[in-house]
Amino acid sequence: MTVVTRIAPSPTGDPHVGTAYIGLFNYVLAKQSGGRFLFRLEDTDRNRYDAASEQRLLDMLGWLDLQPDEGPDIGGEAGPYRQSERLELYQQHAQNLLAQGHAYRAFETQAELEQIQLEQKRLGRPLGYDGRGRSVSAAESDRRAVAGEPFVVRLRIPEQGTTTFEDALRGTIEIANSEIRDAVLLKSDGFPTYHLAVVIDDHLMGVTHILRAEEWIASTPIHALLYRAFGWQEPNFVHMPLLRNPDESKVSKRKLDTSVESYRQQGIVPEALLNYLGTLGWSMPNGKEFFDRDEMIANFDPTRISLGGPVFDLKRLRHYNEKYLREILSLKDVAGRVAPLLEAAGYRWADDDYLLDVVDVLRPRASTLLDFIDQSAYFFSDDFGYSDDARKRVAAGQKYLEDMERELSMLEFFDYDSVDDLIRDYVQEQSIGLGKVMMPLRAAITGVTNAPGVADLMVILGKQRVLRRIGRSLGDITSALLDDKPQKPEADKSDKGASSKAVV
RNA sequence: GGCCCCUUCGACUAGCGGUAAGGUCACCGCCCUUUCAAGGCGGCGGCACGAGUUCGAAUCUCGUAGGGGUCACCA
Repeated sequence: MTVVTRIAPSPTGDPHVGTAYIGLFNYVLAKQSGGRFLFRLEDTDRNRYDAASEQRLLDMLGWLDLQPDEGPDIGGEAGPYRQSERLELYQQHAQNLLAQGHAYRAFETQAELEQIQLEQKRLGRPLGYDGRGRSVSAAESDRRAVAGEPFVVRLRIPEQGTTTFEDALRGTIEIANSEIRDAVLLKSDGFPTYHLAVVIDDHLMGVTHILRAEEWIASTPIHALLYRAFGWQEPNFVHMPLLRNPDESKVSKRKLDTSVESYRQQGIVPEALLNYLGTLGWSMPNGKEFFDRDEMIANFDPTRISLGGPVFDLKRLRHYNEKYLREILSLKDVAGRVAPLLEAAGYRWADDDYLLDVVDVLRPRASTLLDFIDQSAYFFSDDFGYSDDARKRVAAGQKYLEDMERELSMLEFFDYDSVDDLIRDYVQEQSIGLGKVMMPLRAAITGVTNAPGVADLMVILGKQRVLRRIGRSLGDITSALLDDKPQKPEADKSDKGASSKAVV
């Protein structure tokens, strides 16, 4: 049997991490056995419909490299893949259900339904539609429908007994029919509800495994009943645990950043996000914590899914991102991703090797791609400000800076060892600590006190620039100019740094 | 509230009747060190509770508690 899975998001708002999460597992489940992964757009709610959303969802899947095999943009045998383009299909099937008595028309208006609910609340009775529409005779129902009275089509849930279905991870789940409401199948605007559309589409599209979030368990009996009413074979239901906010409630925009686009903008790399999602509720048999999509496919075993709802932990995501930036992705790869962001920030550089050097030295200190931008101004421009600390360091090391300027200018080979040796020899003969010289130098050539190793910095920046900057800082000190320009850019800088750090 | 699902360190998890309950993040120390990082080493910290079953339970059963989901013409 070919495994066919699908991701079926609604086009509303920002592409959600939950969608990415479920998408990953569906993708992996299908690919594990050489099956197909479909994309279907569940756009049956005209009120919440957002035209831009479809493309954003597709972009998200593309970014994560979870390309569907069929979908609205690429087509496929079972199309169309937008539910809004399949209306007739749903109506026909609803008609069949009506004809066979599995469903009935209900003519209550929105206001009447609210009235019923109020009544139920007042009496302390269970909430929900009470099935009163069942008592309308077939003849009368037809007459009113023909007369143009608005109605919905509801599923006739058996009054007695229970409905059971198999959950691949939990076993048999049984729910008393008395607990299930006569769900609306077709809305009064002629659009299907999720329940009707999902069953028809999954069947017609040959979906074999419905892997979705746990929140759907409660309505699965409705779907099971529909499969039976249609006489169709039921698919395998796999309900994934629900992603949680830090307070353990179901992930929500209010309590957590749930937008994949947001993480992307913050400089999270897709490999890291995907890897992280793959560790939520699942683990590799060999305990490996860093793995890519294909390794996950090769090792995927649905029975290893754990059912406790995992908290979406930003710190952990950040850790994964750091690991990818520092170790898993190649230097060249990272540089390639950083480059466009640097360009967008207005930075230019002479050749690729320079970029590589910069990224190499910044990698251990970067958590996100944005950190490279925030921490690299002095590599790309002489026009950087000095932090208060840096200013103090320069002032305190004035004498050493003057000596360094002179000695460095006489250095023939400006490579790491030469520079490093020079400084070490100098502190030796001066009988002072390394920091006495290193700190002022760092401050002078970067404007900050937290930066990579001084010798590394100097070699990357090059002799000319280093000398120029040392000279400038000394000049600024003596002419007390150092206080003028720094204020503004420095404030901006620390702001940016703080906010980007706070988000992830 | 009814129904359903779930329950190993603060978080993510390994475990599948006999383990000193392992790893990772976070946190805290120490080392390295020119700053900040990175890296190395170490520490803190857990089987929700109660009954069973068993020679033996984190592992099986039942109950309790706690958490979550769901009760829409939203998905």
